[in-house]
Amino acid sequence: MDDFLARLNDQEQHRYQKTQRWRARGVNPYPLRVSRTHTARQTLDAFARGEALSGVQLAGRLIALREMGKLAFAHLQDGTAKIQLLFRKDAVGAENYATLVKDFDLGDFIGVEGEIVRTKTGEITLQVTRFELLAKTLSPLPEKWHGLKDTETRYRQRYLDLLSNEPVREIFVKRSKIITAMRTYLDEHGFLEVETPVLQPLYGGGAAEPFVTHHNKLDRDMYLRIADELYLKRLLVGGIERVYEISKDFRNEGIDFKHNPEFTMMECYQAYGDYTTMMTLVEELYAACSLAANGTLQITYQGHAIDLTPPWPRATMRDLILKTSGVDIYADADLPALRQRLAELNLKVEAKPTWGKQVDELFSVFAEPTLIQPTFVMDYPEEISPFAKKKPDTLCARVVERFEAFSLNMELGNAFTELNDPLDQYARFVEQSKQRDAGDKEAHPVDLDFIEALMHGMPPTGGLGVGVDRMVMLLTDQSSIREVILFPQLRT
RNA sequence: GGGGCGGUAGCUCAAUUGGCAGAGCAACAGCCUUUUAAGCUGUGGGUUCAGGGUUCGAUUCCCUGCCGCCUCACCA
Repeated sequence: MDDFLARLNDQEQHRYQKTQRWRARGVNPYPLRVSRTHTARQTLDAFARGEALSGVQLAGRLIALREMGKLAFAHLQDGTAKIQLLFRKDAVGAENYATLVKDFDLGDFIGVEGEIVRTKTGEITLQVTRFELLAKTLSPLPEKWHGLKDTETRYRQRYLDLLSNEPVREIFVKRSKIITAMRTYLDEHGFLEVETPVLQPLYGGGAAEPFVTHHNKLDRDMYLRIADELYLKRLLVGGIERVYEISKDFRNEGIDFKHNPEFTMMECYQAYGDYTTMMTLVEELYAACSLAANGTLQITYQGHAIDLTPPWPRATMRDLILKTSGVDIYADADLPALRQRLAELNLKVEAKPTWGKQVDELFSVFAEPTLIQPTFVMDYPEEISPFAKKKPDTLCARVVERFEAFSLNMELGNAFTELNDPLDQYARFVEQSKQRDAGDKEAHPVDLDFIEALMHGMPPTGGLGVGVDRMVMLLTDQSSIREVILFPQLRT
């Protein structure tokens, strides 16, 4: 207790002394219950509509206090709005008025009762007849005018950020609306929401390094999931035809403005669909979420006007690479030929170990930056898509039915015509494990349990993954993922 | 991991060539019956991120470390 008090700075000491004065008067500075009849928003709206209100009881934080002798103006902020309060010494009594001035601080929770009036300047104001302390605040809140700007404090003490920066609060309100809209859309289209294991004996479903943990009683290592894919597909084997999960995935990789070690992913699978089904779904999903958050499909992202109205343009990866770099990946459909072509065209591209990765690199460097409006990029190399079916046409044997949607260098979604041939899937796993042996830490491990599931039959299926944090970034015009995650990972 | 910028009062920020560490808000003691970044008078408040070095003297210059932001690389 003494060491707690010793850590308080001078302002906190003053507030503590006030707390003790409340106690000395027999008042609990942290009372158990509150009586509240209206929110600030309800009060303002009702008065504006001309409804007569009396005996209004509000509860919230005292965020400003302007005292002038025998009267004081204040502002109370609750979760809905802020409203001005007027305290008159003659209305509340001299003794009570003195406690307001002496023993309340900015940030304290206060309960007030009174009549709604309009002041000289026209502001709707609660003229207080009675008030009480609801919770004493020991630490001062950030300064009202400049607010809280220090990025580190904003993230580490997000509650202060939410209190003093209204736009921050709005981002997280929008985030909630977006996720609700996503659920509503999927629910209304017959998808069943499920929960699959976060703690897994074998991770999979994506290219990433996992977090490893340990189960003591079982005495074995476990992994935090990097994707939901393989468990959701087991549910398709089990006869659930439309299924989705919105959940945290974990990837043990670098942290930057678009990567957080834990992030929110939506994955959904639709039996008897394919990747074109998923294209329709993803563009409709973005439209529904944008309407819910912004009321429009015309949004601005980092100064660019983006139109989310379906349908979005579609193009093959081959055509986009051809148009932007001059390389036809179907004509040079193996690594030596592709490398030779790059050399002939004098294209400066980092060398990659496989044709598929080289193609992906070409796409990232030349094509992806040109995609401003949301665009479906179709037909990816098989080597970087171990869960997608090969395309049936003979134009190029090395591509699969997969798309990613891009806008402004952001991936909006990733979908496949899902591979359901257990032998082919096994061969892909074996190929991945070779890349693993060759040093690729993100290559996929062989999952025999999943193969066994496929052996029991999975229907033809379209599957989609959407990074929810990235979607929220796009729909709230934020350039950093940390601005859309309440408590982003920082060094500790 | 490389490069750049930054860390000063509760908050937002200053500090000349290396020369007593400051302002506004907040706090404290007062005045004030229509304010709203209220106003006025007065007062207190600092491990200048941490540690080391150079110097008569370091917020300032040098080294190491911690933390944050930007950027490149890695990575989807």
